[in-house]
Amino acid sequence: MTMILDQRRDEILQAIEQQGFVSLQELVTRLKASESTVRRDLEYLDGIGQIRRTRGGAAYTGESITPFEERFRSASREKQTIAKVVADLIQPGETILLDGGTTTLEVARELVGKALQVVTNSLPIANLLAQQQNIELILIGGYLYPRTGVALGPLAESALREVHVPRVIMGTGGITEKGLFNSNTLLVECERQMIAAAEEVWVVADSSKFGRSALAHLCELSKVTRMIVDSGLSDSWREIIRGAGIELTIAEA
Amino acid sequence: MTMILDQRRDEILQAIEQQGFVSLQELVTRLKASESTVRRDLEYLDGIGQIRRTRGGAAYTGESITPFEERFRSASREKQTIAKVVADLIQPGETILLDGGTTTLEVARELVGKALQVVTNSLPIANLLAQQQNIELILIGGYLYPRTGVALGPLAESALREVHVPRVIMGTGGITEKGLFNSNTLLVECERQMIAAAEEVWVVADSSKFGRSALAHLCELSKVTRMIVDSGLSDSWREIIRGAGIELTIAEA
DNA sequence: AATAAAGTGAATGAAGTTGATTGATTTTAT
DNA sequence: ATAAAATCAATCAACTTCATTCACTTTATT
Repeated sequence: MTMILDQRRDEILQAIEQQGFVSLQELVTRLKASESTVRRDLEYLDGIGQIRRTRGGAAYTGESITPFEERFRSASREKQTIAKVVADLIQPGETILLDGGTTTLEVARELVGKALQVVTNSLPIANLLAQQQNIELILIGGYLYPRTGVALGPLAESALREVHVPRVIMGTGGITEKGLFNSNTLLVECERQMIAAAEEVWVVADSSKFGRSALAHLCELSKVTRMIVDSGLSDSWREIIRGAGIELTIAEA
Repeated sequence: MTMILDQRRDEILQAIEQQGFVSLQELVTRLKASESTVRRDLEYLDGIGQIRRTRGGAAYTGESITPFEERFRSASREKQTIAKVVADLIQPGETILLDGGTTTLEVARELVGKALQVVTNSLPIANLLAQQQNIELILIGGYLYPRTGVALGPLAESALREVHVPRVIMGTGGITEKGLFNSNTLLVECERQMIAAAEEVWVVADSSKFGRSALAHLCELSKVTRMIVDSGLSDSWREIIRGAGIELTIAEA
């Protein structure tokens, strides 16, 4: 039951592409191949310039089909723990709508390996999940907003009108008693449509977002079903959120 | 109780189309044929470019977003020269609809630096052009077809119904007197919608595609406005194409 | 019905791949 | 500065996959 050469090398590339670096030992356990074999694979991939060998493993060379630099920018510890908690709350086989953003991208990363149906308007998220065997990916199209790689505009909105999902997982620019905010009116329009398409609205936010507003008002707190926040959230804010009828989940490290 | 030759080869193609890769042993048990026979089939299918043999089995040749299939292979010289010619034919400020595929991806590469509005359903193309300052990118969403990274299905089709462009640039799986072909029925449905959304239909194809058909019929030759082909195209095919009222542009190296 | 052509399956040795072992080299901890 | 640990390249035997050949069967042609 040996794995086929090309497939194994493909997996190595994917791992490096996703993580930026993999250790030799990690590859050995992941691929269930001997150290010698993995070494030989790394030697080959380095030879054709696909990766760069380093002592102890191999690193990314920079030429990629999935350009967005989000890949490497390591998210804050808070975002990572939030993402882990969210991923645990999602059952295999579910369908989720994933908004764009750094925290939701972190969530997507944690979803790797699960069997899911994911709907998203984010190019970085699509890139991350497109290669996953057991994730069925539905892309929301539209005008691609340059810096963030998120599809917006009328095309996105009308596509969202055609889908219906049990839950949407959204990031946000800021949260006050008045509700959620984001920095961009086009984005807010699109996110409203996401809320309309979903039965439950889950918001992921690190505690720094609370008390901060932004250019565009997205919605009232009452629209939100659940929030997943890191443990840095003050007691008074916990009160306010719970008082608004939102199920509050604190992600402990 | 032997299986008909063509039927067996068809099954091999289908398996590869579905899984992206099949091992020789898997085919032997599935088809109940001897190793020798399967080897011969793979040799033949590789010879006509339908699959790519690898040690231990065979892989999909169509365009793909995964490293294993796309990355190791650089586009042929023919495709590159075709792409250069197409890019020269496009004026700054234009709007074009770009189909997915290896040749169109090559075209996208040549478009870098131009000021354009580009509409596409291809994830690799979107990734390539998303960072370009002066390209406004509109993404057609839909079910993201694994491996190829192309958005298809009802969502893609209804998005395409909402756009209108002066020209679409399409690849194809094969061309005969009967028209254009492609390997996948979902894809063909989507491409029909592209044709409907555009005033002019440009087809980019290397000469090896001529005389070759594929699973699904896309459209008649009469739908095509212009073809850009490498110089390897035979005189008789040039006659046929021009005879069908298509403007034929030969891309010289 | 006889013959030719094409397709099939088993056998062979050649070529490629794998995992374990060895000793050299580099890094880390003391 | 030295010892211990980790990483590495090189080598070898077992194993897998491959192309080639040959005898046999099926299919098409005369």
